[in-house]
Amino acid sequence: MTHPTDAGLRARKRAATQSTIERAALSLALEHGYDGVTVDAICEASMVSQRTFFNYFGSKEGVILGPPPPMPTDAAVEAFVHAAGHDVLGDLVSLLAAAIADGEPDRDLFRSRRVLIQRTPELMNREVARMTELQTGLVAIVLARLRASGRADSSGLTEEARMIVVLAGSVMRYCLEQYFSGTTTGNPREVLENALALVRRITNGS
Amino acid sequence: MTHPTDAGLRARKRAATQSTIERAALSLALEHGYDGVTVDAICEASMVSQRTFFNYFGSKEGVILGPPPPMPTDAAVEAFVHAAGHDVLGDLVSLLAAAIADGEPDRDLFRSRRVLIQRTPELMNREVARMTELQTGLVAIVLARLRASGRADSSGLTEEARMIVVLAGSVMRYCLEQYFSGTTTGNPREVLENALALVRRITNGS
DNA sequence: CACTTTTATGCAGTTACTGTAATTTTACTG
DNA sequence: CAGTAAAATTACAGTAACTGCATAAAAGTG
Repeated sequence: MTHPTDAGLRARKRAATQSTIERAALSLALEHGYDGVTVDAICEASMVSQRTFFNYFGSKEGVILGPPPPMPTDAAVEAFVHAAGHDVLGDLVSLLAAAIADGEPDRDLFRSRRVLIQRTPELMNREVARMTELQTGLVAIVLARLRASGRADSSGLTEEARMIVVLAGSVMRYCLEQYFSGTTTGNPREVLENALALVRRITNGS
Repeated sequence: MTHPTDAGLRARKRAATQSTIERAALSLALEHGYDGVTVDAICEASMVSQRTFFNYFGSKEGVILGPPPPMPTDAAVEAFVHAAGHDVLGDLVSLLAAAIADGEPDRDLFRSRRVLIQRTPELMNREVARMTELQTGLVAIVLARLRASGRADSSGLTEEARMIVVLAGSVMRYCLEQYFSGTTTGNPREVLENALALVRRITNGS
């Protein structure tokens, strides 16, 4: 590594074309709507072959949605599993939020995606589906936490873990909508706190 | 109308071909997997043109998933809005469950769909997406209920309604999984009750 | 400068799905 | 029962996303 900014011409070129395609796609989609843009149009605008497009992003929605939500880091998971408190749900939501926050660094791209997902039900659904796909892995983690906190390993513990994960998904989904719709001015952390408080209020008040 | 069992040759034939296509599709999908079956194959097996297939079901997943979850009846909605208790979440879940229960009468088809949805993540996602599409309408209903029960129409009431709907979605999703996976022997109503109790336990215990 | 590995492209093919116009089938009417 | 309107079915042509494969052009390496 000669200089921090480059890691070889190859990598730089790669990043450049990726970025070009991404920007072209988002810009076109913002103008004509997601369904109003063809992959061919994106390719023409970014001057690559269709095959190259699919080599980079795999699918049309892939270029709009961006990289999938990453699994939390091992360290974060470890911390979660051995945390002291009883607020498993809250901790899980925090865990997920942290993982997502370490994603897209680019402000502009992020905002474009946000707008597009918000106005395209199809994309919103896929985004939700992506989160759902993490569930299987999360259940195991939550289960570990429950066991670590001394809960008896009786029947029903798995169900509880599953429900916690599903609930966390709800909270995330709620926050996503809230955040995407731009109704709130709060920063992400506030939105999250409010959401959790709301859940408690609703379920306790019966 | 000459006889209660028929409503004209036209309608009977229609029902017949629809059923033929449906059975062919499910049978083929069970054997080769959802992705392993082409629309052409279904058409050949049920002896209709591809165009007819799409006239009937609109899409490949349409024939597997069956009719979408119906909105609750106006009467049921009315009852929900003016119900006395404070358990809005519980009542909402019951409302949705009732609407779903009045769906598919055919046992065999229902079971086939269940198996296929369970073993095909793609289909599971679409099924969840379908539920999500009801949300917009449900928020209005829940909001009406909150107002009817004397809640001040301050800012935040819409957010509360949204969260209640999202939570209900979670509970339904949890139950769906629980029910589809066949882990439980309980009837749907029991599954539902357990799920609600679980939610309360989790969110109260913090 | 050879030589290997990556990256980009062309091209042909598959699959889901749509619009349209023609053709067949059912229902109705005098 | 002939004649006709309405509905169902079909063929056909086309679009759009996506894949596999073979080949060409860079880029990295000794």
